[in-house]
Amino acid sequence: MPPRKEEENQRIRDDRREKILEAAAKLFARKGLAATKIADIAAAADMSHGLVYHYFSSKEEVFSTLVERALDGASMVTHGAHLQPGTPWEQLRWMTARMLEGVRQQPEYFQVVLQAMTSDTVPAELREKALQEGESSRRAMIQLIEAGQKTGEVVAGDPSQLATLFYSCIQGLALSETFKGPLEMTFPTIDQVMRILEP
Amino acid sequence: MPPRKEEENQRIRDDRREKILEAAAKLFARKGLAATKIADIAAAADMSHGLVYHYFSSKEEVFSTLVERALDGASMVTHGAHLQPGTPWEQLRWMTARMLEGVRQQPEYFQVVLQAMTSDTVPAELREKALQEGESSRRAMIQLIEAGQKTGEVVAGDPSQLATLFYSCIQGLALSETFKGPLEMTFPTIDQVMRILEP
DNA sequence: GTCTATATTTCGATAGAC
DNA sequence: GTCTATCGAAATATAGAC
Repeated sequence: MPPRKEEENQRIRDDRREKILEAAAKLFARKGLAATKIADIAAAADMSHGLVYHYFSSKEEVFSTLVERALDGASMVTHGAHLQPGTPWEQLRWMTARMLEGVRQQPEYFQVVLQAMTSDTVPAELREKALQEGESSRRAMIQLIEAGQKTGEVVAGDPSQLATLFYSCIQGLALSETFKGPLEMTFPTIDQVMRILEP
Repeated sequence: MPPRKEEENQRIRDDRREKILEAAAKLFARKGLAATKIADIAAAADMSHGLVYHYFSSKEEVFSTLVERALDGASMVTHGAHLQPGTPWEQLRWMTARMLEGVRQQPEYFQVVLQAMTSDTVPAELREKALQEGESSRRAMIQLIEAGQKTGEVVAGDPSQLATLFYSCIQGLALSETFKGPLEMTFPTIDQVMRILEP
């Protein structure tokens, strides 16, 4: 039987890891991978930079961990939409609702995934995974748009263009949320966003 | 009378500066200020890194020059909208058209301005200028929306929310254009974008 | 005007004390 | 588990030759 102390230590370790990840997410989203120094993360997480290396072997590993998490979340939304009951429009609305929730609760994750797609210091394998999730999500969206057009619930027009517009909105909103400090904005409603697709 | 050679040299200098700025804009937009090395810029501009320093005193100066340019362009659109003839809707449409042109022709500029608002290695004065242009543009947009709602040309709803949604779209589209390499997308039409504001 | 070689700084990463 | 001190690589910026 392990000594009583061990689980207490485990809890501390988990806490520390979370604190690092939380601080890093905000910084990565705002400043990018390269501009974020380990010292910044350590300061934001209120610990020495040496301790960060005790929990993660490198800055890239912190970043990768965040990307993996974000991709898992994104994947659930992408694949969940088709499984939802209801008409194509209702499925689209469900998907949009989940995305807007994500944008408001963890806007940093959107930025982090975006950076994962482009940064060259990120492992090629992970970048590939991010790009695939992006394509996958885009395809799902296009399918739903096409289905919705057949039922007359979605506005006519090239589904690819509509998908681009829609995703640009979502990504742009995540961006606005990430940087909402100085410019005071008010977040749009789901209905306002859905009007892009309304007939 | 100055020797004939001088104007030729001047032309070379201008060319070189332009080449550096053009290369830097693409790189800054894609990778960010910190992740873009002087060596990268030099390579993209097809010259030695020493020569870059001959034309600009630092990497930040290259960046600042681009931001100034972008802000000048943005300012013209912002202030030009109210001067356009026609109804509020027509003014909004003119503004949107200019922005979408900008997004397609120089998507990098949008990214560069965005980075200028947040990067801490950029002179505080310039960052302030970027933030002010952002606010200014936002106010102009809100005013046009309000005017349009009075004439019934614009959908009802909180103008601040609509402005956020609209700008998020524009910024998101600029982002899509900047990174349009791997994910093949098709650019939406102005009418599709304007539907956000249609009654 | 342009290049190569070098000095200087910064930052990621490690080692060792507590 | 946590910190401080330190190493070494990488990148900015400069100097001097062509």
